[in-house]
Amino acid sequence: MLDRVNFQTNKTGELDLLIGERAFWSDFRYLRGAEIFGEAEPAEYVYKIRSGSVRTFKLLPDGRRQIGAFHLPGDIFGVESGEVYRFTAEAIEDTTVWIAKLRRIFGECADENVPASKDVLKLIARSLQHAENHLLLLGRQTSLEKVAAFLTEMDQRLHSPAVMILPMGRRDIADYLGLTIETVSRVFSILERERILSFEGLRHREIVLHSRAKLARLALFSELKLEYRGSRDSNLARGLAV
Amino acid sequence: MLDRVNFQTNKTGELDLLIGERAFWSDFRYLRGAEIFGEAEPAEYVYKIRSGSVRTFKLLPDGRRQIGAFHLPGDIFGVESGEVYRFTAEAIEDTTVWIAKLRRIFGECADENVPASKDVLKLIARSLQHAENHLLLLGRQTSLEKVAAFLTEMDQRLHSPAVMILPMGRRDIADYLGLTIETVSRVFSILERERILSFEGLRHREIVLHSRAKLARLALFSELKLEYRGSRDSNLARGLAV
DNA sequence: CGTCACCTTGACTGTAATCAAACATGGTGG
DNA sequence: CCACCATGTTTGATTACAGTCAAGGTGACG
Repeated sequence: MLDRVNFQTNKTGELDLLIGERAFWSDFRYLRGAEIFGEAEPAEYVYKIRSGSVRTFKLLPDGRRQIGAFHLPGDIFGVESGEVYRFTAEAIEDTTVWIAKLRRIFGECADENVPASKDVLKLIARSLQHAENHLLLLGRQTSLEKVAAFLTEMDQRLHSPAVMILPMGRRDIADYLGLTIETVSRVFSILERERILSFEGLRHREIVLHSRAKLARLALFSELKLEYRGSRDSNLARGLAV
Repeated sequence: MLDRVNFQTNKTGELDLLIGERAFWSDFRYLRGAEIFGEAEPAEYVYKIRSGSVRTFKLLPDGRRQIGAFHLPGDIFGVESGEVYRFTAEAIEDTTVWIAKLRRIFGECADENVPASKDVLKLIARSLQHAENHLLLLGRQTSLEKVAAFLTEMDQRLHSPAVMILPMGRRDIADYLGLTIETVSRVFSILERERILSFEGLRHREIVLHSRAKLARLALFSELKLEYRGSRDSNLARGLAV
């Protein structure tokens, strides 16, 4: 699956500090679905996405999956403070990354490399903040709130484009939000019926948001109950009207 | 609520580095239920528990609560890389802490303080690991698996005592696991019926674990379904026999 | 044009939530 | 010392949100 394209050096500048020296970044390419690294493998490299997108996740023995984060162009992932990766990373679509060796932060010579550990701290602190917010979402929010939060997050990370193109499928969204694909699909349909979003073209991954304000309100707190039978939008409309 | 006991200096040794200088730690005491710091408040201090226990949590506007972590004697909490606390912290029971000013890690003079930022990194990395594991639990595990995982975690953190005394009530456990108190209580009852644990004395917070191995297996992966009506342990027994 | 992957929708089920009541515990003050 | 009350836990009955099972649609690609 892994398709190595070339080995030219790339000076990213902003990331040189992370590895403590003028870095030689290599260009790698992964095909859709390819594993970039596996959970519990030695954490040798850090990655920065040039194009494409990546999911990082954990698995239970029976295959249940929890996606911890999506990584988009410009994002750095695979930064660990320990010896091993704590997630598996896979390319969601064909993806190109810059890759570089990460010096062990807790190694004997770590003290020499102050700026590096500062950068690592920043990155890890950002991951922590994201994870902590996600705890609240997974533990205490409804399916509608979860999907609304997901759309709001993606909208912001993609810089609120006129048409948001989601790289990931319903399965990935479901595993990110702790739901099933059917529930995700139903919530999308409800949001479409309520004119909060619409689908552009025929692919259902291209989305136009019609009311970011409503969406953000739903993401944070909604009294909304999904209607599975009976009139389809009585409770829904009530919830959305908040 | 806050009850300041004294202001004597305490040299903890292991934590001096964290604040970058020989530290003057103050002793503070909080009564049961007292707020130690609030979410979004400026993060001025770090705390180390001398006795008692603390919960850190986030709230939704309607009061839904997600507890991110429990902190026990010896634990350090309140370490932030940013300007503000990202959780609220409350004393679960009457609690005594050591408190110290945390130098801003990302301040202008941060470079001078290499060991401190290394310590902060360690602490934050540990928090991140805990949070990431908790994502999988909240998003993809059943009520039984959640409670089993909670008991296993507490057992380990309390060093597997003969009788485990839980400082927190069912409400806290529920808000940690993304469940209700009733569901937590029902799962405890099932585990008692299955002779995996029993309650010591009359308080139902003192627990004896009879099979840590079974519990650990349940925590990671169980086919078990709760039986709410009908014969009480048919499916249960099947699940537990794995 | 047929197959495959992905998405949606419908019918029904089940796990955990909600609503409700009983019981235990522990502290307080009479 | 005990009655009383607030708090916390268990248990039962029922509900509901999301899951499961199943079918059908659509687009991509060979």
